[in-house]
Amino acid sequence: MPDLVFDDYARLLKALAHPTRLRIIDILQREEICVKNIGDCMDVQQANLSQHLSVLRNCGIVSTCREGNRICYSIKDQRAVQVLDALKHEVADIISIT
Amino acid sequence: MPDLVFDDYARLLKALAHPTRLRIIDILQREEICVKNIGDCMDVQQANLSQHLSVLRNCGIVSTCREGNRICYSIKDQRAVQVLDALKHEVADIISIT
DNA sequence: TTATAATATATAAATATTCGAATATACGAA
DNA sequence: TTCGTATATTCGAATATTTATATATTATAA
Repeated sequence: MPDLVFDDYARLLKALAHPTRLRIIDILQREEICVKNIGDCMDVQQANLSQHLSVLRNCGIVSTCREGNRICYSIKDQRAVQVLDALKHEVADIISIT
Repeated sequence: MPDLVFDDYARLLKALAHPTRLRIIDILQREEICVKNIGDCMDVQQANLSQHLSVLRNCGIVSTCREGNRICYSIKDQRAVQVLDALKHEVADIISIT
């Protein structure tokens, strides 16, 4: 595996590695939705939410489309969803029977 | 989904979100291996490698066992491997036929 | 046109991450 | 014990991330 690949993977994970941004992915995974509605789902200030959305946008994880007054966000790089799914898997505890 | 879950997910992703650490996971996924041999696989200084290993250890992603002189590392939280697998998936380009 | 709602951006302070250099620890061999 | 090899830790400087505050932009409504 060439170095560059891991650089890319790390960039993507870094963009995802924040509770607020993971929550955004979790919401977008279910439905395309505008910023206002995302904000209603969680306890974050408007500017801060916008900042987190821009991290996801700049990394190519989400894309946007304007609908009149509003901006709708949707997931563009499905790997983000797959990463979140992987995280949701139960951690198997290894039980040693003595 | 409660907040705490996303905090946890973010902690794990943050620990993974570095090219060197992802590369370590990629190696450990194939075989349990000691630090020296990990270092031989990549261009990183000893101290720095040790620092990255400690990030993975502190987050519970890997575990260690001593074998005489050497310390063997192995993967403890399989979600790390699953996250890496998710990253490896091709990004599907949406081609619009006009 | 002006006002208002939805969203984004700029700036700055606080905090966290990264990495190299130096040093410490643990083990086996002599 | 002393030496050499493998590994970890500490510290400090450089850099990046996070967040709040203030301000800007864009579209609709009045």
